[in-house]
Amino acid sequence: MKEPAFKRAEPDARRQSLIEACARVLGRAGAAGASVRAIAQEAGVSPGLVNHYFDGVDALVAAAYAHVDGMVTGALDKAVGDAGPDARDRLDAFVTASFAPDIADRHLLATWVAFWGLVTARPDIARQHDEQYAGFRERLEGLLAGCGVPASELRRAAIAVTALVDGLWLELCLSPGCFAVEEASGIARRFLDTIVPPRPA
Amino acid sequence: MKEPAFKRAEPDARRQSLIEACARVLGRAGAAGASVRAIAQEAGVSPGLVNHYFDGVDALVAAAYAHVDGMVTGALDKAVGDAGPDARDRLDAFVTASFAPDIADRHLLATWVAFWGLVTARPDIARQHDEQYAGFRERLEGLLAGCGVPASELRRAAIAVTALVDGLWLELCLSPGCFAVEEASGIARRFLDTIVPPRPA
DNA sequence: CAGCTTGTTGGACGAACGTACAACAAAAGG
DNA sequence: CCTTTTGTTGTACGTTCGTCCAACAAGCTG
Repeated sequence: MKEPAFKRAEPDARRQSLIEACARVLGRAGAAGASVRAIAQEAGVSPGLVNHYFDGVDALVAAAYAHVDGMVTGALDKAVGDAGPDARDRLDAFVTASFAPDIADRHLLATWVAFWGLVTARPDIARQHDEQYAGFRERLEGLLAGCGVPASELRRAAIAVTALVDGLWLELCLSPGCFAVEEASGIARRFLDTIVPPRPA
Repeated sequence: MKEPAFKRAEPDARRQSLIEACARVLGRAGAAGASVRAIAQEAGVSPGLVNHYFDGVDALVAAAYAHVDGMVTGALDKAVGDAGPDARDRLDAFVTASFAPDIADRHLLATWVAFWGLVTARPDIARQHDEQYAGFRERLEGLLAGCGVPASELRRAAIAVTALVDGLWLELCLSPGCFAVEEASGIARRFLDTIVPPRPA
């Protein structure tokens, strides 16, 4: 008749639930409100568990960033997969999906910003950023290569497109009323036209 | 014979010194280390003064953001002024100056990130961002118009260039080793070539 | 059912935080 | 030189933070 006071969970599942709770708190209250206690309460567990699974809040924020980055990557890959076989269509789908409402979202940005705030002071987190940023460009380089961008320009093109998409995405999150999602997509597509050779008739 | 225990200052001067101290602390320790006490110590005053001049740390961070934004704007304007009379030269100077080592600096980014972290949760700060972002685009629109960009495309062009510059600037701060300042300038200039009509021979 | 493992709890602890305020002293005015 | 003004100090207060750990209990094993 007695309800169990708590339920045990697979370590990975519990870790995951803490990561998601952290992302939610960051989205709601920002980095200032992301305390051990607030995150634990959001996850419905006791405060002690956070330190049991992570070495402090910073590590949890880093994990949340990796998780959100993985989610975004998954969404972009799905968009590319749904776009069909044409290389340019796939490239367009990749950049357009970056501005979808659930990606260019202020609450998601909060996790990014909290993570960026750690890059300045923590070398290990700076390295993590380098890696995930490189991963994003690498993915983009593949799509650009499929569109016929010559290998010698691939690196520069990927840096440029990433910067434009990131910049549009950032302002879309920070000032949602300034310009529309469609404008962002249009700007990005037009930029791609100047980089990618025209498709054969 | 007795040294004065402290010196009075003009309210504006004191405010300014607190703002600069705040920016330094943010650059050194990030948003997490920007406490009232740390900022006061950095400015060489007692903790009570911070609350005497600002309504909490958030307001001080917002003021620091406005101050840094003003400094950047000043540096860009100076670069434009030094560029000579040719409109395209002035535009190039504007974007190139955005990547100068003292502008694309990790310590400056820290102030930006701290400010962005407040945008999510505080509507008044979101409004401040809207205004300063609009100011930046307006400045850019003027330069683009001088280069012959038609008025109908001015808005879109300014959003696009701002996004590209911001994106390059952001990654230059976060991952300084990934690409060089000259690459960023080159990418931006090449992008401008696709937006600005070619200059008359 | 008993015993063991270990995920989980919840509170204690010291440190650091933001805030408020009475006292102080520097500078200005008479 | 005395008075007034007010920028500045320093501290005290209550709160919240991160950390730690002994005790507890859920779920597996035998």
